Amino acid sequence: MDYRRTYLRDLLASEPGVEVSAYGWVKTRRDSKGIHFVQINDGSCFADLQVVVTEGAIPEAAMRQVTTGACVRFDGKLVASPAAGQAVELAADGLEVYGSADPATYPMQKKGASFEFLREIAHFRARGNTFGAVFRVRNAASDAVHRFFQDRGFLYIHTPIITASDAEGAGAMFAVSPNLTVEDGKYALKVSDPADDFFGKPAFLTVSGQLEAETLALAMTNVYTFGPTFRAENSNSTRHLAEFWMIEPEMAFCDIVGNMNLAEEFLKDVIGTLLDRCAADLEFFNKRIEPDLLATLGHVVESPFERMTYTEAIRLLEASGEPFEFPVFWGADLQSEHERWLTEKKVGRPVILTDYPKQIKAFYMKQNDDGKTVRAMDVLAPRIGEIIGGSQREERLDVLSARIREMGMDPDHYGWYLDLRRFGSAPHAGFGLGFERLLLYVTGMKNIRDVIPYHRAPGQADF
RNA sequence: UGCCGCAUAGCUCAGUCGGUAGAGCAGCUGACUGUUAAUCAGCGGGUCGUAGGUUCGAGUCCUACUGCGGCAGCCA
Repeated sequence: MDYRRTYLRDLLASEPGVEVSAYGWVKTRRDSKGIHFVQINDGSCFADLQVVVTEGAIPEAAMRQVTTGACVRFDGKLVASPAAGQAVELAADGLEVYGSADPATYPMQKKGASFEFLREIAHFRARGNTFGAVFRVRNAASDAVHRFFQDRGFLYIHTPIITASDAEGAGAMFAVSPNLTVEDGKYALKVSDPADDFFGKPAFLTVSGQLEAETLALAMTNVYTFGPTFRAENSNSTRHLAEFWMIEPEMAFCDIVGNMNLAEEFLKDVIGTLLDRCAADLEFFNKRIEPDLLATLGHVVESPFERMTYTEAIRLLEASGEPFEFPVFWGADLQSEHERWLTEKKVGRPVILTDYPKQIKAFYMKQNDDGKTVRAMDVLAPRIGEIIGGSQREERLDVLSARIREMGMDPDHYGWYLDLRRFGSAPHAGFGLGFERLLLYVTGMKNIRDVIPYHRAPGQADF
């Protein structure tokens, strides 16, 4: 057997008349007197191939093993289909059953199942319509991300997954070192001599590659990461994972406006690519998952994103007359209900908010001259809230050092990061984008656990 | 982590006022010459999440626990 065989996607696009072999897993079968219809799928496309077996073409004893879930190969001739529903079908005269599947106990059924149930049988759910489509879109989106950056001269870099950098403030971290103790949220080695520890210092799984990406940007101009990221918060929502994939571009000679431009261009490019490349899958999502999906995505690609400052957003929220549960005032972090009102009710498409109060943002963001705000930018999207968080970085050594001390952090822990501002500093900017949140947006799926093959969340590390 | 909700057949659910467990789908058997969520007829399928409690009697009421889900917080 050679991996270079033909995919069902290619068979379905072929002209009738050729002898072919079709490999796949049985989705469903229907029987009439003297004729069997079998639908098989190999994951290469949304559509199934209809295999037609007329009486006598294949021994009935063998056909008995052709049940939902079985893995098979049918040989025969590709013919024009006389019935509606498909252009071509396979008139089969040969069958190989690689793996049968007892219909009485195989958990996937011909009929739809709840996403909650499918999460319990995640090892099979990719064989169904919805998750096949999700994972094809996930693949195409990954490819689109790389193409977008590569086409623009960005270098793909790999930042460490194990890191000792623990104070970026992005979130709680998973400890890697076996010799750690925790006191008041601070980690310390419990061995008396650090040399007895593998790393000689507390080490964790990364919550962001940004700080390291900055060092590469200040050498190679435009770079990006696309890799796994870990957050240990006890967070239980439809928008959070303990292990997710994050995309982090970082650009030298770029300010917050350039950063916003890139973020908008990026989202439009990736979504546009998916509309083109995954049309059948997105049509399915539009039909079964999120009714206005295609219209919304088309609108996003064609219209400029709304841009406003945090201060303007606060004014709009204050003037909205909405009975918000959480109070709106300058200096407050925006709550989900506020983001939702802005993106869904006020604007109706993605919104980029900038210039947040420095108190609610990270230490590395560039301070504005007003002394109160920083050049942060968040892209908020209808349905899912924050999809991108980024900023222009503080490139001035004195300002950054002062800010680190002001926030009670130890400048000694940021030696190499401050060195960047000490030697050859440059204006630079970047952002982080949660890949699964992007997938939620483009597929219309509601739970982030359903856009990754095997999700990790508090209490959930199955498979 | 907090609040709310749910847990009954393989799946999705109903189960009235506390009185011996139901449906649809799936599966199985059969019928039908082209189906495509096929259709039609029949059959099998249950420790009602776990442990206590109230009661003559608990799927149903009470308590705890476990699991799952939604929302919120946290965040990308």
